Amino acid sequence: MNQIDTPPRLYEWAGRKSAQPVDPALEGLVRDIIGAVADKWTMLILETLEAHGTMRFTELGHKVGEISQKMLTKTLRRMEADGLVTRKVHPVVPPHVDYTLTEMGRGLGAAFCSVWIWAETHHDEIEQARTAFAKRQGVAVVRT
Amino acid sequence: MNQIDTPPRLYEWAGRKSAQPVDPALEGLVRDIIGAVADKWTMLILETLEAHGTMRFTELGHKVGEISQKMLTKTLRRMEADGLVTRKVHPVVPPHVDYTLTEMGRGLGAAFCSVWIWAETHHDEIEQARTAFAKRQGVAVVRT
DNA sequence: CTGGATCCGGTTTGATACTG
DNA sequence: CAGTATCAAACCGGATCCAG
Repeated sequence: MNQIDTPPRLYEWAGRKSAQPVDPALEGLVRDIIGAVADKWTMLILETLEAHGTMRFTELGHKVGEISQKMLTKTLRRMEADGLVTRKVHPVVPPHVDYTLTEMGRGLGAAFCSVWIWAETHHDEIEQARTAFAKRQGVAVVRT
Repeated sequence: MNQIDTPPRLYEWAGRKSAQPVDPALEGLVRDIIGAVADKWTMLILETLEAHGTMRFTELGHKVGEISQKMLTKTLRRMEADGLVTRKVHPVVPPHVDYTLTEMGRGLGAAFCSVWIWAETHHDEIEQARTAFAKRQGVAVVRT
């Protein structure tokens, strides 16, 4: 391991490494996992599956809320690939597919739990902060 | 503007509400907060600021890693609006702006901590799951 | 009929160039 | 140094279409 500092991108903005001897492989992998998991739909689906247990595709979509089929499919695929959910297809007519959290998926759900609690605890403080920020900026109607 | 819904056919996919009497305002707000916070860059910036304390814009960009200026700016703005960081501008000739986590921001960082631990704990299991999934899928679905 | 794959249009992100 | 401006690329949502 010598001089692996080869800049992956030529532009000088990011990609600078700190001088810390962190294992780059593990670092990158953990970062990648965070990138895959720190996603709105992933969290929402995880939460829904945790709350209701095994669910079918359409039912899951309804319970999650405003999610498109495409994102539901895509997110579930990635979660399946990462070992967070198992996908079971019953070869019947009409099709029946159900999704269940794996042990690891439940673990992630538990880990995210504190974030949900944080959100519920601080929601009004966040709203105040948003209002104050909007006022400070003059015109920034962040209404969704 | 009445009656114009269902133009060809209001598609029945999402937007269904569960019959549960959950406070819709709070529900939507918490969901919105999760949507804002469950973001790759938000988590990464949060982690970096938590680890290194108050930092300047460029330094933060370097430490976070492969992030573009635009996303760094944008994410920091939203975090500021949500009250997660404070942005302090020193009116000096080379501009000097530094970012610091607020109390609430540190709270969110602590909440995310368990997710980082989860990622570090299960990284090899995830890798295995990914490999297994790729092998399972990769061979079968090769089409034209 | 359910699950999901595909095409199209709008939005978001990324990479570069430029400014105070 | 700390951003904006700008254009291309990737992504997301919605609708349609398809397979079992």
